[in-house]
Amino acid sequence: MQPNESLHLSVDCVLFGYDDDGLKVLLINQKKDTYVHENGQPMSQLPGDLILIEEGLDEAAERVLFELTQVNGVYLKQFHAYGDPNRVKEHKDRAWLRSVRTQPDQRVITVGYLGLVSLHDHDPQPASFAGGVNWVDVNEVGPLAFDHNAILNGAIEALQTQLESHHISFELLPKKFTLSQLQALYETVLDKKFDKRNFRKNVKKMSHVVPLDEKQQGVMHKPAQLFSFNPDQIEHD
Amino acid sequence: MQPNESLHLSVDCVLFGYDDDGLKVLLINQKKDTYVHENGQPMSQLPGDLILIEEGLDEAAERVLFELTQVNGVYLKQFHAYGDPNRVKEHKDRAWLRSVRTQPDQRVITVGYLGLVSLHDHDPQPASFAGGVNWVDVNEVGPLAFDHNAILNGAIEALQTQLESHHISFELLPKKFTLSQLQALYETVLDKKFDKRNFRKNVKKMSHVVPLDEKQQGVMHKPAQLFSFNPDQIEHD
DNA sequence: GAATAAAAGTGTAATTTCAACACTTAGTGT
DNA sequence: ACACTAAGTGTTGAAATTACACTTTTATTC
Repeated sequence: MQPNESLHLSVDCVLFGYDDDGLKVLLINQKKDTYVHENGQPMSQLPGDLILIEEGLDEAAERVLFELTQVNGVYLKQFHAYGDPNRVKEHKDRAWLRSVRTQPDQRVITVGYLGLVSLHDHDPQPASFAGGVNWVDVNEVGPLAFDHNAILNGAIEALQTQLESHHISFELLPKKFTLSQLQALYETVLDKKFDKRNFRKNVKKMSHVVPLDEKQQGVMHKPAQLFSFNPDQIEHD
Repeated sequence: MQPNESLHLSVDCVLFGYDDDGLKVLLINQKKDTYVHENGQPMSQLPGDLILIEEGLDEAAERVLFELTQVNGVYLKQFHAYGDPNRVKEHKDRAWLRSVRTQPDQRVITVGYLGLVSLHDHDPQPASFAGGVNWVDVNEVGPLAFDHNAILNGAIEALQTQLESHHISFELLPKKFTLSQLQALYETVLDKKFDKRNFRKNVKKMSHVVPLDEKQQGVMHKPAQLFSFNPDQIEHD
């Protein structure tokens, strides 16, 4: 029972991307064929990395995110720390850890970050230095490395709670969006249907959602009014 | 820019205690007279400690809390991680750190825990191995060591948000309580007045608040009905 | 250029929730 | 029995929420 002479701290980013076909999460696969499921499928994981010795937590999360997606300046907030002493000691993860870490037996505590991007506007170009990098529909995520499924679930819960209270929906939408898109986003994230007319009544009350002098173009139906949001009026807390 | 070869991880507990004269937080003073404010007053801090190498985060928080208060089994939840690289590098904290730590220059990341105790029922007996241990009214807390004022503020915010959504009020009240006590608790924590009749209407809707066959005794006025809560019906999430 | 297809956009009535407000009751102490 | 103190209790108007269906605007097809 020594105090922690040497343990490692990492950040793991749960980066959600949204577009018209749903809510995705960014996962990476390792190239190493030592890191596979029993059926030979490559093991996926959340993008994460050890923090540098002089680096703050938020800073580390930004760096990791930038290294993997070239995306800068997105919404990124800590949501939970995961510190089970055995979280990186499962058999399935050992071989890979031994192949990439200088101290594979080291305990690692990780801080989970929730990130949000619109897949409409900036299409993040995942730097694939690691192996494959994929956007996976949140409902189709299989078993992940380490405790990453638990971290992902934590992030989904955090996203659901924060969506309404923290005005973060706009991080997931294009700069100009229609009210139907906004509604679809709410329905996807909260897994719940809304009444169109009532939904729009509520939006009218939100002073940070502003109508533009512009309409949708090239659609085979009545073009929708475009909206934008006024960043000045958003309270992120 | 090396990965974190050796950094330290601690937990800091913001333990709130409640009784009829308000909301208190548990603070410790150091004996060392090297650790004082400029006016000579002893520096106070939140109870916290480095985690042990084989110990989970929740486990560490429980241990620290037990070591300082002999209290077991209270509500204790992680609320935020603090990882500024300079959070333990301020001048005011250096002398003391040098006197108690083998590696005083080591970076320390800390995970903040929110704890709740009723000062009515179990009167925690602070083990004063450190120096003084005091319950301080949350409105009378002066400057604390490190970034502990920020951590305390984070905990107060977390408490306020969670009070209504997470059904945690009961952790702060005696096992048997009156509706006036419950209301006073809400008013203290949320810093906001409630209408007595409306408040009681709301409580009636809470299935986890159950009336007992028992009344207050020895009071100089109409004795209040006592209530208890049914732990089975509480969803902590 | 008339007909069709597809989603956008819009109002009202019924219900529920919320907010404001003041007097009576049950016990203790003198 | 009288005084004191906090407990306990209902009603009304305002506001918010829910449920619900038809018309409009564009692009495409014939």
